[in-house]
Amino acid sequence: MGRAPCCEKTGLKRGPWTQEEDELLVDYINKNGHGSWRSLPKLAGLLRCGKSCRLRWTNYLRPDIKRGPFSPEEEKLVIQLHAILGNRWAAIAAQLPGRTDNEIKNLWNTHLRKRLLSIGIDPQTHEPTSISSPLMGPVKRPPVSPSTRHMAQWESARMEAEARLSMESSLLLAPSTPLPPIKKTNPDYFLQIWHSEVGSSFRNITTKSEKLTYSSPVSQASVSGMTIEMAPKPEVELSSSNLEVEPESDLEKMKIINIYAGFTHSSGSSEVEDSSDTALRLFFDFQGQNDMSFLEAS
DNA sequence: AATGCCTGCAACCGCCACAGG
DNA sequence: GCCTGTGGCGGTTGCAGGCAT
Repeated sequence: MGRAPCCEKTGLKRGPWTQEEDELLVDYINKNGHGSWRSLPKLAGLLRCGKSCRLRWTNYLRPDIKRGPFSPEEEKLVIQLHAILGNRWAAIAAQLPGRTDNEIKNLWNTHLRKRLLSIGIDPQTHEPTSISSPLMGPVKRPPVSPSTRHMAQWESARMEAEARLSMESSLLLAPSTPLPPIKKTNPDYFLQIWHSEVGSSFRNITTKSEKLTYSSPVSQASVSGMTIEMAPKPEVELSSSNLEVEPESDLEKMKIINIYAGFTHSSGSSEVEDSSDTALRLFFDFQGQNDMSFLEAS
């Protein structure tokens, strides 16, 4: 019994690729494109299975692959994205140009996971393994489903970015009022992700898996003459026992989500600071350990 | 110098989703 | 709606090189 092999394995080479094989594959794809991976090996003169060719190309031979060690910024981004997306390596890789899902998966399993563990952070939940209460001592957090937690982190950052855009928009619309110094922010990173394929897939997943108990209308923000339509919010499941008061504002909703997700920080500040930084801290909820200095530790 | 252990990474495996017939 | 083929994804494995003893 058993599943039929993905391709005829008899007579096919396995294991590490030789330089000659690499050259054959690259030459063929450069001239003809990969077309059907199944038929490619025969056409390219390779004794490999199509799947193996595809893997070799996507993980190693593709011209746009960035080789070499990950920078600290890339590592931080991987951790933050992992907090949002979980083990969806392909989605994470999509946000790191030139990096492959396999590379990121290896980085996580060999470096980042261990570093998080070494500082007492659960690499799966991105939460401390235990929290301490002045009255009760160390207390285990109530379990929170990964999808809810990731969704909540997404939502927190998105709301904050949205609030910042609204604030900037209102300031731009009222030029007579003295403008407080606003930090110049690059295009908001998390809004970019939110509106990217990653955000889209994430919204789809949460929409499929979570029941709706609240939603807010599509909102718009106008910045520098550019109208940005905010995507509908992902749907959130909050049981009636957890949610007794209908949230009035996005801020209140955010607080509720954070409480529901087991967050302890106060994210409801009315001050609009650099939302990217704030969002990073929200994503990287380390219970007061917001610096990423551990990344420098080997 | 020899041996064993550890680590990092390339490659493989099995499952899933999707498109086309 | 079902079946089949294909591509893509995430988990796991195996090997080579580095390091410690």
